[in-house]
Amino acid sequence: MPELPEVETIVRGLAPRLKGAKIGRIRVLFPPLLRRTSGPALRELEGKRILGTGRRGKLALIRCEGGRTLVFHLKMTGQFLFARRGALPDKHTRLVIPLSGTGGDLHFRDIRKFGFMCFLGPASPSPEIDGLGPEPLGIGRGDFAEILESRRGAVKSLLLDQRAIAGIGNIYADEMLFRAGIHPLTRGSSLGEDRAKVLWRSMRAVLREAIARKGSSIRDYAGPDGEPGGFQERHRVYGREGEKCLRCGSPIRRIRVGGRSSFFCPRCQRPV
DNA sequence: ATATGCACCTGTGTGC
DNA sequence: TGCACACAGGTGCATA
Repeated sequence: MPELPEVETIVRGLAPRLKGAKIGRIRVLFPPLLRRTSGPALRELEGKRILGTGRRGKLALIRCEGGRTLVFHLKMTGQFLFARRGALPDKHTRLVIPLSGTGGDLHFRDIRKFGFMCFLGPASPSPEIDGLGPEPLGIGRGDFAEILESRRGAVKSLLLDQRAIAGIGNIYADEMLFRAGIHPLTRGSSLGEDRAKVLWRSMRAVLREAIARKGSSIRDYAGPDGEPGGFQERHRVYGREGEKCLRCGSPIRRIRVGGRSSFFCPRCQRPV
């Protein structure tokens, strides 16, 4: 479900209520949630305070006392919800973190069970984090152009490759390619300096606007307070197959790129 | 290196 | 409270 703008919205929404709260006895309702964890025992967290939240790529981070960090990947359907203390978790809730000092519990739900959580100690290695490419809102034009230049595959696949750039998913890849006027199958190495620069600008513009609008809610995404995003109203190609391009009127097309649905305007995004 | 297809799961929408 | 199938904001792996 969530890409960078959604995860950013989520961790920002979590911060005010999590910051300073003390962690109680964590309940893991779906043990495979921890399948990627080899760090210190979760019990160590009991009684520790939460210092704040953060994000790296699509990973949501909850930073705790003692250099301990909870790392969540929400994959397609993961979400956080604030619940009343002791509220009965529903069938899709995989983890309950009681928060003393706030009078409530934090629930992690995940319908499809793809998501995972890692528990990192002060010096725990984290392949999930270390393997990520640079942040799209942190990388400069030049470095971005170099990444594009180094790849012979479809630029759409490159944008989705988290080791190349971290945080972009299917919606935002399509949206930034449309705004840059680039066909999703264009080879990274054939873009050239000028179009690399245009894509860099489009990437920043799309992600920034999406964050400002609190992400895209097209099926079931909502923030921890249940607030949906509004960026879906601004989608110009994603999910619009057959509808008119808002710029030129041509019907939006859908093709498969790297196994993912890819929406584009055949006239505004000409193949090279 | 790059591409493809499947696997991991559950739910929803569509067409028959 | 029919049934089959396609598809979904994401990876990870095995195979060409």
